[in-house]
Amino acid sequence: MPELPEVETIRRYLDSFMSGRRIDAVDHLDARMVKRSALPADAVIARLTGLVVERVERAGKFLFVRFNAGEALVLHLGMSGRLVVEPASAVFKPHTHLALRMGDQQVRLIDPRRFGRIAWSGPQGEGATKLGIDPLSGGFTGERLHGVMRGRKVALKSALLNQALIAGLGNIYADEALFLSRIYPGRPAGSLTVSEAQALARAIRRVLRISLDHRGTSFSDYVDALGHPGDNQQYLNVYGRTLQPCPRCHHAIVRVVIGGRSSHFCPVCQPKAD
DNA sequence: ACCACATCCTGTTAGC
DNA sequence: TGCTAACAGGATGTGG
Repeated sequence: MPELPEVETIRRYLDSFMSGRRIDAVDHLDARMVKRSALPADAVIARLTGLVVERVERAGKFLFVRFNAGEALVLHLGMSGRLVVEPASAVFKPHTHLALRMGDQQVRLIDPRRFGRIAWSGPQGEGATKLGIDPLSGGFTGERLHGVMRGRKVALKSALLNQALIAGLGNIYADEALFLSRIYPGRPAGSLTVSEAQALARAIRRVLRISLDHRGTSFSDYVDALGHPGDNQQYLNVYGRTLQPCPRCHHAIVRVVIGGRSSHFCPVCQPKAD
């Protein structure tokens, strides 16, 4: 499932491929993927055709294909979305919902579960979602994280997944960061001390940076814009490792459901109370 | 403002 | 072996 490192890996390639190039045609756009958009599907097609891409940006897990005048095509990969560059002559893979023709290539969005999203964002950011701080930005400090969590009764794990608080973490990296900082995921978010928040902020930056260095984590769906899987899955400590030994103490990794999402942790290294 | 819960969706896997 | 049911989860809408 694409989280910040996966989306950023795709962004880097798409930015180099699309910047300064024209969208010659919108060869396909499935209106079912257009959600919370400043323009309806037909108008998105009309507006996109012939535009020259300025650059491709990322905010949290969202991609913005930006044009002049501040307008942008908003893309989100949801759970199972892929964004790939393929020859325009190649047969569509199943569940292809968008095809932007640029020369003899197409930028294609493929998303079996259709949890992803295509939207138009106007000059004032209409159609964009309000997001919290980006954890790879300079402003993401332990003090800032502590301030964001203060007063919250919800489980820390759930708060880490709330994109309005921190933008970019998903289930994998939330579990990994909590493991590295040795914090129990079910703790109320507001119970975080300043020193714990500093350790957690460091761990979040670390897991995201390491994954980015490995071009993301691939379980089943994720591939980069050239169709290659990431390599980071072999570096995960707890996610998807239920009943396997903790890399630090060898106790069995536990899986519980927190806020409706599976959470993996070591009950020895991440105790409920100290 | 905050939080719990349901909803969307289909490929994969577990269970009978 | 073949069918059915459970499961995976990011963002959002609703209702408390």
